[in-house]
Amino acid sequence: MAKTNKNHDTEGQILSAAENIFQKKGMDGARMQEIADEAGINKAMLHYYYRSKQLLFEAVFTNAFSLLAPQLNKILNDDSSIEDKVKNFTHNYISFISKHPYLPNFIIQELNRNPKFFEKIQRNAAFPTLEKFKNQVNQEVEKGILKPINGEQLFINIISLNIFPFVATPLIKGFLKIENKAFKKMMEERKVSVSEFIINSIKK
Amino acid sequence: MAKTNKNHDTEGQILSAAENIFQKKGMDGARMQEIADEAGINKAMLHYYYRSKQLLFEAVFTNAFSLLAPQLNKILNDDSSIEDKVKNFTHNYISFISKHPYLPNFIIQELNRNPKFFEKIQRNAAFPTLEKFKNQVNQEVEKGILKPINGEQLFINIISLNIFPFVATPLIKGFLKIENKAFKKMMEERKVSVSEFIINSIKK
DNA sequence: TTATGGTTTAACTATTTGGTTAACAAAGAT
DNA sequence: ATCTTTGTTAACCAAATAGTTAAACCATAA
Repeated sequence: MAKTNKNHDTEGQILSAAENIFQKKGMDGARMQEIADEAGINKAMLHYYYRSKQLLFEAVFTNAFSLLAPQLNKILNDDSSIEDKVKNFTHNYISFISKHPYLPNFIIQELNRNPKFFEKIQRNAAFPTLEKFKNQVNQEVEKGILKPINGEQLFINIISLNIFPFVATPLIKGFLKIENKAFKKMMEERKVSVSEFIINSIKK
Repeated sequence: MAKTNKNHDTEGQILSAAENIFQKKGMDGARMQEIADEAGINKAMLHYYYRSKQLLFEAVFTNAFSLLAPQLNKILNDDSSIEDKVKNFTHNYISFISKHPYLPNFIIQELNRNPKFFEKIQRNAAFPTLEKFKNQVNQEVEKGILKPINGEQLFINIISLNIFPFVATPLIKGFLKIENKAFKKMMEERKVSVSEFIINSIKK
């Protein structure tokens, strides 16, 4: 029995508006009324479909995380060499985030506010694991392809170089005294320069 | 005329309590009453000394920024080689942040919430500039000490590698499945491994 | 001693905000 | 047609919260 009655995907419109507002303002800064206005829908409907601010927020959060996890999973668990993984991830990730610039900061901020959220997400099927990546790094080090390096530290370095500029955008714009256009150009350059920077460092 | 009357540094106690609360919860998440409780001081005093939540927040924010700016200035404007700068900055910065773990996230978060804050801070005397650093990178590239690299991108890489793990601590703990103790150990290792990682990449 | 002026407190206010409710609308089932 | 279920709305409520106020407090100077 399909969800009929009137209802032009009200539930979806609410979620979409909630994504906009929550990702820009966070749980504490967001207002239910503002989300309702953004959706052009009566505020009571937010509670009708999602019960509470907390639950609506969690829907947005797990949704956001589900967008990012596959990106990571791909680099961590396919069969290409570390070098190719670094190249692909750097290129793909920066492309992806350029389209969703609020995403990384949103996730990091809300995870800081309530670290217990991680448990809820971890039950997600697509949750990334590091085992394969670590083993692969060790193997390539043994084979003499890579200089000796700890897989976990390399992982931290890769995500730091790729994610940080999008988390700290206003800070970087301020230090470099650049505006949006120049910033985007620099991020475009980073699709290549970051992987070069990493490969230069680890390849024997 | 010294500030006499009773007043056991009430103003300072308020600021200190406000730092704790604002840095953990942000402007939106913090409550004036909670700051008053943390300081053990009547809430009206917060307004007596700082007028409004906004102004108290700004006092905390500029204070926090003034702690970080000199660290950056040092690396950017002393006369040592790029290699030494990277080594010193990495070591000193990670040591410093380990003692103030909420600081980077606080600044980044609030700068995202209100990018205009940067203007207020920029008038600060100790505000870091990149000119000298960029020139120095160019010179060392010309001399053949460093591989060709853009100074601004190198700067982004350095601060990304150093700051990101402290901004995204819960995320990294989650991915690596580690707790506080192991995390601290990894950050301790990074005092050396990050500068090695960078030097390996850029040195000819 | 007492007048002065900065400091402190408890009680209060106005507004914001998450959440509820009761009445109403509309679509499908009977 | 009308009954039932689901969706929608405006008005409302209670709690939270930034900010105010008037009275009390207390150290100092005259």
